[in-house]
Formats: sequence, C-alpha cells, structure tokens
Amino acid sequence: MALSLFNSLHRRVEAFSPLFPEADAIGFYCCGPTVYDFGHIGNFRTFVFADLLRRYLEYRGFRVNHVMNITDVEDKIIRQVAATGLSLAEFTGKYTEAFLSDLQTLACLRPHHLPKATDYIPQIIDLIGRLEQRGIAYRAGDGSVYFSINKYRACGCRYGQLVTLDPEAQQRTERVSGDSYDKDDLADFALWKARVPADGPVFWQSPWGEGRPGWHIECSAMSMAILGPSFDLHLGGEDLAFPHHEDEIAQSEGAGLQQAGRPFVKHWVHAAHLLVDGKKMSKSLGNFFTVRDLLNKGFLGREIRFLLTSAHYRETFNFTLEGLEASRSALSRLDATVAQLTEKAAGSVGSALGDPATPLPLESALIAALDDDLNVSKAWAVIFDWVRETNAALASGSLSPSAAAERLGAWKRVDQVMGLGARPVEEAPAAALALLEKRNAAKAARDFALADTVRNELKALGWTVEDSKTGSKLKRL
RNA sequence: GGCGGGGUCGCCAAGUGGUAAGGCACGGCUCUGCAAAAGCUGCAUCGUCGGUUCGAUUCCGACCCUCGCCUCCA
Repeated sequence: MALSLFNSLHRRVEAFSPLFPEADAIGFYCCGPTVYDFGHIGNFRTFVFADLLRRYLEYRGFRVNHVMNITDVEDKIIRQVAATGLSLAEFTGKYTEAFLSDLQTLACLRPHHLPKATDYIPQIIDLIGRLEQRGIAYRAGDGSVYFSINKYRACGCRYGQLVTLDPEAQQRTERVSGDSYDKDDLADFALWKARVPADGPVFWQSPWGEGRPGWHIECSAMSMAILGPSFDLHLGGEDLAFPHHEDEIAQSEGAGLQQAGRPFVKHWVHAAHLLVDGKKMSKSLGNFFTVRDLLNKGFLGREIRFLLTSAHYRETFNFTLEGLEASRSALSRLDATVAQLTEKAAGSVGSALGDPATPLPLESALIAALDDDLNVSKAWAVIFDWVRETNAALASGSLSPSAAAERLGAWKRVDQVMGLGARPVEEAPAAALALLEKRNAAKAARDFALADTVRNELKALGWTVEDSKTGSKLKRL
C-alpha cells in the first residue's frame, strides 16, 4: 500500500512517488494568502488540508520541504496602502502576522519557508527576462510585460493542462474585455505591470522600467528558487487551478529550466471550496467567518480544525455554526477517552510499550484510510470506532495500565497526523472547588436537594460534576 | 453559453454491482440518590424516471434540483 492522491494534471487518483527518490526531501508548495485582510476559514480550509497532507507524508516517512508564499504586493494591497497611509511593509506585516497566528491557532505546522513576493523581485525579474529572451514574453505599449500564450504554444508547449479550455466557446465576460488593453491576445496575462500613478510608492526598477510583478509569476519564481525547477507537490484552492496554476505551469515550463522530460510539478492537488450555510462565502453576503470571529464566539482552534478536516478535501464542504457545535461535542468525547487512558496509563511502569503480541488496529486502519486519497472521513470513522472500543475496555476494567499506555501511544502517533492536540487544561477556580466540597459534604449527609442545588450553582459557573466510584470530578462545560 | 462538482438517516458525511461507515442530535436499557460520563441498543433502501444485470444506491441514458469555475477569489 502506498499513498495515492488525485492529480489534477491527469484528473485521476495516482500513487504518489517522489520525483527524485534520491533527494532528501519532497518539494511541497502551497499557494499562500494575499495579505490584505484577515483570512477567512475558507482560505484556511486549504491551508489546514495542506498541513494534514504534509503531516501524513511525514508520518509515512517522507521528509517534506514545505513552502508557502506570502503575496504581499497586489492591487488590493496597493489600494489599502494608499488609503491607510501605511508603508507597504507595515500594512502587509500586520496581516502576515495575523495569518501566521491563525495558522498556529489551527495547529498547522509552520511551513519551512514563507517567501514574500517582495523579497524575490530579482528572481522574478530574471524569470521574466528569460521568458522574454525565449520570445514568449513581450512588452506592451504601456511598459508592461505580458506572457504570450500563442508563442508558448508555438514552442510545442501545452497551455490548458489543468483545465479543459475551449477559447472559442468562452463567454466574454466583462472582466475579460475590461482587461484587454495593450495585450496582443485577450488570453495573455501580465508578468510585469508598469507603474501607474495609483501605485504610489509601490514599485521596483526593472529592465522594462518601473513597475511591479504580476501575480502568477511570483509563485513560479519563488517555488523554483526554493525547490528547484521541478518538484513534487503543488497545492492550492480549486479556484486557483485556472488561471493561476495554469499560468504558473506556462511560465515555469516556458522558461525551460527543467531537465528534459521533467515537469514543473509532478502532482497538482486542489482543495475544494467551503460554503457557508450553503452559499459561497462572500463579503457582500456577509456570510464569512475569520478564525478570530470564531474564537470570539468561544470556539477553539482545534474545534475549527476538526470541522475543517471532517470532509474529504475534494468535496465542497458546508460550514455552519451548528456543525462547529457538533464538532465540539465529538471532540469532547474523544478528549474524555484520551484523558481516561492517560490516567490509566499513569499506573504503568517503565517503558510502557505494552504487549507487542496484541498489535493495535488503530494505526493500520488510519493508514489504509489516509492512503486512499487522504480519505479523512474514513479516518475519523476509524478513530471513533477506536474510541468506542477503548471506552468499552476501560468500562469493563479489562485494560491494564500497560495496555492503556500502548493505546495512548498509538493515539499520540495518530494525532501527529490529525493535529488535534490535547484539550487545554483549565484549573477550576477556588469558588468552584469550594462548591464541589460543599456538594460532597451534602452528598455524604444524603442531603440530595442541597447537592443538586450546588450542582446547578456550579453549572452557572461553567462547570459540571461527574460522580464516579473514585469520587466527584469537575469538568469544564 | 462552455467546463466541472454534488444530490445517501433530522443535520454533517464515507462507501460499495449483492440489500449502506462514522460524527452530532434523538429514543430505550444498564450504571447512578438523581444526573452526567460510559456501555449496550434502536433509528435510512441512497433526487426522479427508464435501461443493462440473476441482482444497482453503486453502471448507462434522460430529467429535476443545487454548488462552483470561465483570466489576478483558498
């Protein structure tokens, strides 16, 4: 068995194998955010998915070189810079920090590289220069540089690897015609945008005059600069497949830096969109949530992560607050099992490796699920089967401390992939502890009316009581 | 108009040519002073209509509904 993934390039599930088996790490690139605002959870679905895939690859023994770009120069950013009077770096720095913080909230491992477009201007200029040398890029009257799809095709390259394109049949939307100024062909796209007054202080010198890079070229330049001209995996949201990724292929392969027969990217993987209440998230509908919006509602990052990873990455997923509540309930059940296991395992002696004669099916089942195009729904089913089975063993008292430790170890390895982590511990305040004492005393005196009253008081404080043979415990609601 | 996803229990969501995982919610039982937690247990014939097949939710066709993309939105 090996990991298989849907490859957008061939529109089918394929076994994953490294492009360069002898290399010490897999080249892994995921298109990152444009830092003009806080990211919403739709954006983060893609990043959490990328994180899950990275974690799983690592779990399966691959070393991963994870790159995520930060687009810190772009139309919306320039408009905001002009409006706020901040410098480009100040403005984008704020949202970059917010993004990284949100990523951490969602328990995403930090990518090994987080290149900013503005730090790669020389590489971008070199790449455009190379395309110009090869006759694929051309200067327009306004000083901008465009990519010629026709010239690219004339070189024997294929434009339209990720999507089926029928240019004749394409509806000419306003967006298209409105963008048709100095281009030779409507489909050509900008590599370098000549400076215009509205750009203000945001511009760089180049062989073509002052200006700034186009969007697509950033990713080509940064990914190849860090990972080389050919690498293994490139991820992104499904909306990026066209034109962004298609253009990335064109630029990168058009520059001809790859070894003969090597593609720019071996596996393209796209994550489907998130809907909110059945509709695409949009600012006009007001139906989007940022990570901090949800945090303010009292949810935890791990609950959001759980929900975001509950559906297969290639299916559109409908996000609702009710769904997030349900995730919270499911997670607390899992937490309770892990907590019990931890308690039980504390009694185990020494290495606590357990009995190897009783191999645990949890990990092998998880691998079978995730190897199958990252079937995360199936993975959760496996995990919850394990929860029920473990609870039953725990309830029957048949689990020895070492067996508990063994199970706990398996769970911890599984969680290296799922990334839920432990529930943050919250110490009960003195007031709640006092009430607990009061209730214990009432119970001992068989004054159940008082005991129940105190229990309600605790509930009002946000704590619930669970009685068991070994005593009463407080649990956060 | 072109292209591509979807329609599976109240909600979310896997899956398979031989009568359908898991989660949330809900009902019953056990445990409990009562609860909670946990366990046990109950709860769907897979959008509609045809076709292929011994047999289809799974394959084919038509239709209905829905979501997305079509040049700088993850």
